[in-house]
Amino acid sequence: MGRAKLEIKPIQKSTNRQITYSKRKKGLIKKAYELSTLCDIDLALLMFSPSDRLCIFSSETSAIVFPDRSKRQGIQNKEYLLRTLEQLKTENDMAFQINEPRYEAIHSDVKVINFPIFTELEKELCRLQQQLQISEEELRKFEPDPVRFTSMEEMEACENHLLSTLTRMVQRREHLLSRSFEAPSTQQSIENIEGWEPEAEFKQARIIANSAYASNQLSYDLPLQGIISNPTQTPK
Amino acid sequence: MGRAKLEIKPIQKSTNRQITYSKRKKGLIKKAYELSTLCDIDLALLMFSPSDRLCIFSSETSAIVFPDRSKRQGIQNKEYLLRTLEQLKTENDMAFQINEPRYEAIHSDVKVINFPIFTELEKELCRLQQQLQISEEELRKFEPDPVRFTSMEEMEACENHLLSTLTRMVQRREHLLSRSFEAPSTQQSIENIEGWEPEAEFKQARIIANSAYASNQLSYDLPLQGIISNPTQTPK
DNA sequence: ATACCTATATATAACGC
DNA sequence: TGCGTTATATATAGGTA
Repeated sequence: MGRAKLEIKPIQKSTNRQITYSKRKKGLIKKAYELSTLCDIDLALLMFSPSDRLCIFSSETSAIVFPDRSKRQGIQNKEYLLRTLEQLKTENDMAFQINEPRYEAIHSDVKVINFPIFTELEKELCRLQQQLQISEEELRKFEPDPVRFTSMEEMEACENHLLSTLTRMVQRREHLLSRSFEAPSTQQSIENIEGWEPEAEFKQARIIANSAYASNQLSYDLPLQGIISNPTQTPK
Repeated sequence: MGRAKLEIKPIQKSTNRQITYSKRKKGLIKKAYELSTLCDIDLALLMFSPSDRLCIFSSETSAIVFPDRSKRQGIQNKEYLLRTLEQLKTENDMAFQINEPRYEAIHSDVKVINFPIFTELEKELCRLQQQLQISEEELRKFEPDPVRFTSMEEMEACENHLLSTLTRMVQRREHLLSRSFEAPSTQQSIENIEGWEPEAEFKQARIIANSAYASNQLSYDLPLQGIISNPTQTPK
């Protein structure tokens, strides 16, 4: 479709190939979207651009595994893949026996398995794990698990920590009390007491954490050169 | 395209839906084939038919889907996935330290694409979030966030909490010191000292506190359901 | 379901910016 | 890369077999 009929074979000129990719990718995703909507089905479309950028469309969900073209020669890898596949097969067979026999295609069609790119979810998982660890460590400073204690110094440090916090608390309260006496309202909320600065930084952190969930896109591109790198950057 | 323009929304009549699926599937696969050929790229297309049959097109070796709709939830690969993620994380960190985070350097042979909505990961995320909140709440008992404070009573409770913990700590240490003098070994590990009883009472208190928080959890809930739902998909 | 038909809706190749 | 334009090629809705 176009001014001229195009033969279906690899386009030699790389610029043309890139242009065709962009245009047809768009069309293909649109069609995929339409089909999945019209027929209310799960559908996933994955491709690597000529510049090896991954593009995903998914109507729903799920994890998908896909082979990496440039890396299919490694024997070591093949063995790994086969092992993984075997594992998956087993797991799938279990599901197969329990449920209805609909997933034969999974067995017969699949030959290579592939590996994950870090999605937002994964990043968030890591972030949470780290934060949890930090938080628990912090907690341990106050209330150490006796079993984990290894030295008297640690114990003393903990005591000091508790003591200094306690001191700070008392000072804080006294500060508040003196303010309260100046302003007569007994039911006055603490936030409104003068000289009491809400720690904005804390709130900010929470907002950032939550915004990580906001993304829920129909389709998206991911750069392959690194999980760490910015997804919106252009490939070289 | 056809005699009449069709609105892109789920087709109600199941026979029509099935017919449309067949026709459009064919077209979609053709387009997928053309794109992958013209641009010489790896591409995979996966879908479940209205009758839940899996259909795969792949320009290369193939791909795998872990189904996610309610009917297909037999596969138990959480462990596998988490392990894999851990592995990838490690490798990625290494690659990052050594050199630029090029994808090839990260994992030897495989790419895994992991859809953001993957159920098991999501559950894990949810669990972590809860745990983090619990932990932070616990932490606040020792060192409260001023903004959240609403009453003087809470402050006093916090002080008492700190004080009692401190007292317990000091007693504990003195207990240990006296034991140490009786037993001459200076390098003796604390865990092995006789008469060292983990204070069950205290742990119990913590559990109670946490469960109380957990039942209050709803108001603090993070918008996790945003991850699950697809905004373009009409709810059934 | 599958094949063919036909009128119409869409996709897109080649071009310019 | 991205965005229009336009002439043409394809896809497909709604039929029928």
